[in-house]
Amino acid sequence: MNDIHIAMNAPAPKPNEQIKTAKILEAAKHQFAKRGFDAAKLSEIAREAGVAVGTIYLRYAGKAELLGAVLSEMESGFCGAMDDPLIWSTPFPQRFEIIMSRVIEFADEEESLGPLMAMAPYGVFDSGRSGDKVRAKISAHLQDGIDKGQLRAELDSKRSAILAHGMVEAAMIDHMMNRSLPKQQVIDELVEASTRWLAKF
Amino acid sequence: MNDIHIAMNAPAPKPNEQIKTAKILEAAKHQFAKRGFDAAKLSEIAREAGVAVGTIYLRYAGKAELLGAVLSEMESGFCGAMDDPLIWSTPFPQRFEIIMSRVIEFADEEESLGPLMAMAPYGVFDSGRSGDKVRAKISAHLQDGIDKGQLRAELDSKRSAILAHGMVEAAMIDHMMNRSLPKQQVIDELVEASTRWLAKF
Amino acid sequence: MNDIHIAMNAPAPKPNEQIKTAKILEAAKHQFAKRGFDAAKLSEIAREAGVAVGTIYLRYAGKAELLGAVLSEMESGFCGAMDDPLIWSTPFPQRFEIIMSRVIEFADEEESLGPLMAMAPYGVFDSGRSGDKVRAKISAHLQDGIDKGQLRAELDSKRSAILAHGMVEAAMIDHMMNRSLPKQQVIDELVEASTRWLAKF
Amino acid sequence: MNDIHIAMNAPAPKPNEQIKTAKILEAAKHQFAKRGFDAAKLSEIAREAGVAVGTIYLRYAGKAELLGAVLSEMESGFCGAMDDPLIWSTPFPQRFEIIMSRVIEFADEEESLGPLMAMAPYGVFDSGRSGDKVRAKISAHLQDGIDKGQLRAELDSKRSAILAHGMVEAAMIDHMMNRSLPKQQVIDELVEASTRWLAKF
DNA sequence: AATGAATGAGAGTTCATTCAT
DNA sequence: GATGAATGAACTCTCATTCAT
Repeated sequence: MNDIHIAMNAPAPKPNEQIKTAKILEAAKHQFAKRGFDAAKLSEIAREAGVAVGTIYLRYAGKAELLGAVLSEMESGFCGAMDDPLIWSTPFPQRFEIIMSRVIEFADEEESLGPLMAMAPYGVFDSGRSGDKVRAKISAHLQDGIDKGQLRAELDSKRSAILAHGMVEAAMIDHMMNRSLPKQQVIDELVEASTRWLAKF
Repeated sequence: MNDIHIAMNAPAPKPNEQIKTAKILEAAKHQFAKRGFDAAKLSEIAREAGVAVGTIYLRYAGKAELLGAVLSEMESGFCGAMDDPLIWSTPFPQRFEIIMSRVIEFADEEESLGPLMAMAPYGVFDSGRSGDKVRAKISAHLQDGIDKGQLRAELDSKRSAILAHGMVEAAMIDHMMNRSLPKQQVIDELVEASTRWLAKF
Repeated sequence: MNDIHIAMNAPAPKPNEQIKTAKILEAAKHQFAKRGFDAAKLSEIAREAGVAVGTIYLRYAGKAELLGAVLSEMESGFCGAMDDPLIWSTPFPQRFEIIMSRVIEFADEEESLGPLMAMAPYGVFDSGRSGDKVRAKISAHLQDGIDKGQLRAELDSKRSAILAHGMVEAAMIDHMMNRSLPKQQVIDELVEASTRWLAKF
Repeated sequence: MNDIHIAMNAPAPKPNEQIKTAKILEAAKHQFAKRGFDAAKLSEIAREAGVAVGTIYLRYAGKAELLGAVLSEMESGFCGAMDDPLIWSTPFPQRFEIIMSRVIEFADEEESLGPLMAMAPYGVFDSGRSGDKVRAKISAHLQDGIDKGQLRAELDSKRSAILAHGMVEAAMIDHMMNRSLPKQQVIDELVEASTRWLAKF
């Protein structure tokens, strides 16, 4: 009875198929991050996801495509977080504060993020380096700040996004691997650097 | 006799052993950069170096140690370039100009650099992430600037080196992979960002 | 009701079940001939037949049994063609002419025949090499000719059937794969060889 | 001492490398014949040959190439046997007697022959169906007989070789699988059929 | 010191077969 | 009866590492 009640109120009982897909992606993310692309074993990913190896192949053409799906999902999650209306409505340089907080927050929750981001740019994929979506999102925010007169007019938003992405990524990786500084200090550092570099005065 | 005669006339008769080591490192650098750590084959490295596979094992304990040697050599080369007295005697922010020029120059000559730098931080080694030597060198320059009152006194040279390293690396990778901007503009970008962020006023 | 009505008007209302069986056999013949036993995939056969993989298993215990059914059906078809009363009533050596025409005709219509015949003798089945039914039919015709005094009395019809089968099969395979000679010439060759070898004078 | 003596008189002490190659070919022939191409396992071939799997790959690019080598060697052996000057100097139809004896002899020694010959025509190879060399050799003998006026002038040696090859192969396969007739009788059958079909009068 | 043939563990991938729906 | 997602055993092939020469 209770079960039925819950089931009826539940958002829409995920079909078994989607649950498995999610579990596979989760396990893949974990293993790729833990071992690296080559050292990660499909058999281990399958075991961790609670499915058979063959089941992975029903969804992805191979190991590389699986990594692609993982990276894509991760980027989407991150870019989604950057689309919060709250962020867009906050003026620079305060917006830096929010963005950097979210970034470090994300890094804290997703301990897999760093290794995966670093894994992305080379090799496996021909079509578009991973991180492109993230850089595009950063670029959009910067352009918004330029247009609104909150960031320096002479900036090239696309180029600055590349550098900023590198700077933030370095901070994330250091944070995830060393935890040498309290979260807030890392954020402060990034905000101050960004503000001095990018903001008007 | 004949051999000796030739040897005596030669400029500085590198023992055959050292020549082979150099060739192995060169080939390893090329292959690791081209294929990535796992996809690089020792047999191919040996072929390119003109030695037998077994010869590599006379010098390095295995594949991982070979990569370690490659990275170490590359870092040493880069750090050496940062030790030019000319650099140390130039005041900030002009020193940024020289450093960034050298960096981009290095990236141009060593097309293997980017992939290798990205390869370094994770996995293979327990003992110290690669890039540490580079970051230490950057940190030393920053501290020098701080001490001389040319950079902002409140900066933490070690932390700033991390962020700066990430920013510069991003620029290098983009430059090596896309060449979307003339070399000088890339340098200018980096100099301007560094100056605004780090220099006094 | 509606279904029944339609069914009653249909020419000879093959139950849906039999139609599917026929489609499966057809698809299996095609795929086995095209790819060979091992390379043929049940999933592809199912797709081509327009059924689900599981449906095949409702009719055949497995892949091997499916091949058995295909071969058996093919042999039956061929043997049936050899039972035309017209053939039995024609005296040798004219009967060779008709038989060889039918054989080559069959090879033309059933391009799958050759590969399948060659696939049959080894491996898959313990129970009786494929081709046995065909050889038995040839043997019966030869014995008929011997009994009627049209073929050499000292022949062993069973043994001769083996050799004749090999000879004809070679001609069929060559015809199907090379088409190096017009159909009629292939027939003439076979007729002449058979006549000289088997017929009286 | 003795060893040295033997070694010096020996035809040329097969290098270890060639011995292994021979063992691999032998094992491959056995396994391919026993199981068929697909069911034969490289691991089993390696085990039987007393080498590691990787060793096979030092010599052949893959399973298909290994089969190719086996078939090629087998054909060469057979064709070599057909080049005995004794055969060429014997007139037809006595030459049929010798040839058929050799063929059946070969089949007796090489129990792998039949399955392999049947395996050859389809699939694996694009370049020339296996058996072509054998058919070419038969054709050459037939042409020799025609030229010398011992076989019927109107014969097409190439076409007749195809049919004869099929006939003989059928006899071989039957012999190898059933042993239903003494060797000599099989030979006699083949000789008689060939003679009546191909010889003058 | 140098060689490179040999090794064999281990990976990705495939696909016949099953069974809950 | 029909389905097709799921299974997982078993394959071929690779390549770091070794060691007799």
